Amino acid sequence: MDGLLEKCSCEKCELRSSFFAHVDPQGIEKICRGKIETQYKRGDNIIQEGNEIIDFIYLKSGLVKLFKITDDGREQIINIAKPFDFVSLLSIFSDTHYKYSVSALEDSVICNLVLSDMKKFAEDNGKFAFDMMQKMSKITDKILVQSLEIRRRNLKGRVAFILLYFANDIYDNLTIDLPVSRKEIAEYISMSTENVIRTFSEFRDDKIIKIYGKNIEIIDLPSLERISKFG
Amino acid sequence: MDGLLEKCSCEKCELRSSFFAHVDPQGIEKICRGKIETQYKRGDNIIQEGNEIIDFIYLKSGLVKLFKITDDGREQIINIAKPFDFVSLLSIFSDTHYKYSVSALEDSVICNLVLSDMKKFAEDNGKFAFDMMQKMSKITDKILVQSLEIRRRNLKGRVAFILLYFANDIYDNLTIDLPVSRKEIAEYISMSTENVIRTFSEFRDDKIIKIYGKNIEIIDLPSLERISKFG
DNA sequence: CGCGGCTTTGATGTTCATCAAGTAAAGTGG
DNA sequence: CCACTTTACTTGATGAACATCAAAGCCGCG
Repeated sequence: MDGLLEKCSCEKCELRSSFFAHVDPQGIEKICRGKIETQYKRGDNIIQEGNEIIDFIYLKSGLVKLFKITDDGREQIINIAKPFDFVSLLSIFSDTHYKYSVSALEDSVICNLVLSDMKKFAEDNGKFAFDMMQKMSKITDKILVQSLEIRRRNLKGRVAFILLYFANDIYDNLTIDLPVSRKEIAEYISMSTENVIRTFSEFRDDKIIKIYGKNIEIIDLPSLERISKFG
Repeated sequence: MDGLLEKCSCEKCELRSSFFAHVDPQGIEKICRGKIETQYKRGDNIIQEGNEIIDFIYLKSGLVKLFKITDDGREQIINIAKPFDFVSLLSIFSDTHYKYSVSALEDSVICNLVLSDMKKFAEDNGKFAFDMMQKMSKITDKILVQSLEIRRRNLKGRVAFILLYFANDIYDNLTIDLPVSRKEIAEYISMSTENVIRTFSEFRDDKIIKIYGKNIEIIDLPSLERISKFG
């Protein structure tokens, strides 16, 4: 479950140039010292919905999914996050408890910073707070827009949309090694597993994609984009 | 379209105690001087998707809707905002152009502040930036959760959900004077207008609500809540 | 008073979830 | 490493949910 704890080398951390651009070296040093890096294996739970928010967490490597458990006990996937898409940002400053869960889709490394330190830094340093706000705004905005996009599409449009999402946003490649099961895709786009599979098969028969298990190759991008746009 | 411009009395503005809690009187005074209040009539357009973001805008009185125009030319309603739910907050600090439109559902008063002033204040004053971030986070979080909630429900569940939203969040009353048409409700919950109306009629026949045109009275709250939860 | 948009209901066909049944793949314990 | 169990995947059949088309009444507004 919880992997080895160890200190990481913050010197080459990507956050330095973006997030901490306006924090002085001593500040970064202080945050860095309080930091814990944790290793997670594929499938491990990282954040549990309802738990208290005590750390400021970000993904250093790997891939994770954010999801909620609905009243009838099913999972609803909110987003898939790559490294440095801050996973604990959604409600971190406006809530005391997590409103969603996070688990690892691939082996992942999580960096835990001390939340109260971050809060203090934000309050003492407007530029830092502003940078953080911008980053936060960008991420939540992206997630919201995606949710709206999914909502207004029909089955085929949703499947096409999510394939393009993996190809463009997650892997930047027309060949995708799906990090999720068909069931999880269904949970992402709010459709039934069977119909996701059926749509995959249909796209395959129409020569839009090639399917080799979890590996999917987009061979007719224009068609897929048209379906995503207009169903 | 654009109403009378006039200076407002900032002394009793609600923002003073929440948003500007950590801005000194001189700062507030400065922001206040650069401010323009605008009157809008029901139906007026306030923000146009694609326009440049030049002001920091908030709703002082009235009711507005946030919406997007989809590729096939239809409206998709994102949220309905009450006074002091900041309408221009979604992408204001992470984008240069609006990604959605805003129009008035009731006669409304909008307060335009100078965006660059606000940015400067945020950068110079961490506590203010932090307060802003918190408020922003709360609002976008609420909108996102609502979108996810809508997405996972079926027709009846969505209609029940949106009625409860009006009753609880917008009017705080079991009797609602709908500020929107049936068509707009359909655009909000991503369903067809006819089926929204049909569901209204069904709820009426099942003695869950009473309908007098745009006035709706919830007479069986537990049933409506149950439908919202489990369809 | 007449026009256009909003509301309502019915009829029809499409889209979608669910059930069922079988195959493939992946994990588990001996 | 193999038998066993479980989970993931796939297709078909069926009925329920939903969009769309059509028609009529209503309402507000010029």
